[in-house]
Amino acid sequence: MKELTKQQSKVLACVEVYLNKTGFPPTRAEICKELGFKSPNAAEMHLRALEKKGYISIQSGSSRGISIVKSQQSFEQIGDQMPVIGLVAAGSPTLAEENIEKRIPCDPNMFSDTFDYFLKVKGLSMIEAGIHEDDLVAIKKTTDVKNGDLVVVRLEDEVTLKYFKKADHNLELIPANKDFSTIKVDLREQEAFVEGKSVGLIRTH
Amino acid sequence: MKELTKQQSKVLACVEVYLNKTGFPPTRAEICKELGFKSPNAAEMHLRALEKKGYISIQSGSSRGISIVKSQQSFEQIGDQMPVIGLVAAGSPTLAEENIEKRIPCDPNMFSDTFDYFLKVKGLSMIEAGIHEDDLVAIKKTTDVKNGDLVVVRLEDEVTLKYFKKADHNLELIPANKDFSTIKVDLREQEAFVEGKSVGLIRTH
DNA sequence: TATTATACTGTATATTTTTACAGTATATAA
DNA sequence: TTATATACTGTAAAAATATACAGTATAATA
Repeated sequence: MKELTKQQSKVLACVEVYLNKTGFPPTRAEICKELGFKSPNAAEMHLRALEKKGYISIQSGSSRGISIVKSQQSFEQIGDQMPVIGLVAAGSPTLAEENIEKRIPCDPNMFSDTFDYFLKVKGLSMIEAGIHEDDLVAIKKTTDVKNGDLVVVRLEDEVTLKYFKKADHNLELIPANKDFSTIKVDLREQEAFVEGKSVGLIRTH
Repeated sequence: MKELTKQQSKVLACVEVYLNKTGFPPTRAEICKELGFKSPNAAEMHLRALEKKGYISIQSGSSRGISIVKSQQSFEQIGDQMPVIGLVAAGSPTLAEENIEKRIPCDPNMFSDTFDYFLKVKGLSMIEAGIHEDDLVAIKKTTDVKNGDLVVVRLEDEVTLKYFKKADHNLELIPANKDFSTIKVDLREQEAFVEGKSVGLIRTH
């Protein structure tokens, strides 16, 4: 994503603030009024630059036809865009920007429980549970899990998706593939962090 | 807060859906297009009623100057609640109300292609493709399919989901389970209707 | 030094859009 | 039966708005 100039950032912020305040984007004239421009073409020129750099899209010929594509402050976007976590870089939080490979427009309430992100499945360890490589598993961030849940656990700074079983200090992370072994963790000697549990999955055909 | 009529609810939902999709509210003409009105004054009349009842506010004289004051949350929204088709009654259209067992809040754009409804998988005929019983397969209504697509076909008034293969007048509907047989149809003697193709699936855990 | 990019002002035209007025039809309430 | 509310169609005018063209000034880059 290309860098914005100082004025372009101001224009983008103006659009975002106006949209949050009113529920609809500003016109060129309104941007002028907010930023002290005397000419609507000043606004038009900046908007075109923002469009070119991928921060907004413009529905040509439509009044107020400005959509925020990339906000410069947070990931707050119009409608729910759930992050898809691919490879998790060592030492980084799961939802760090660098781990998000894309976003998918969908409703966090589409499964029986709400969820926070998708985790992209790598490998075949869960295939006998009908979870294939590249499936996107919907994860709800929680540590409140029980035996039998499909959970996301961070172990030695690696993130893994397995069935959860815990008795006293013994944690077992159980795959669903007879060719894989259960991971056994003695919590007296090793740390493991439950980051969330699965509430569903999606797969593109 | 006053009760809305059925049409007023539809108009409000239309505004909300449009706003979520595009980032800006619709014009009167766009509301007409979505809801099948022929006159912009129909939209205007409903918007004024919604304003009067406190659901929206209108910035007079501004294009798209509609702000949502009170969202209707439990109301069915256009485009956001995808129907789940369970058993299809003989002789009825797939999307007949009687075949819809529930609706799921989700974005029709969450897969690589948009889709129209979910079809609930019955049986194990596709399990080797990772499609399990009770999975919800996202179906795009189309007859434009090619060999290898996973399609919904109506055959002798039964709806089935299989891989598609056609050569001349020979249609093969191929399962993904070695315990099931390919269905072969001679289109000179028997009718089969392609209703749609799969673009993805979801599964609740 | 020349060229390009950025950041405007100014103006104008075409199109979009709002909104008002007039009408019909149906349903509901008094 | 009458009045009111709801739900439109149809039309039109005024205002809003996008966007293109022409120009100037300054900064950055080659």
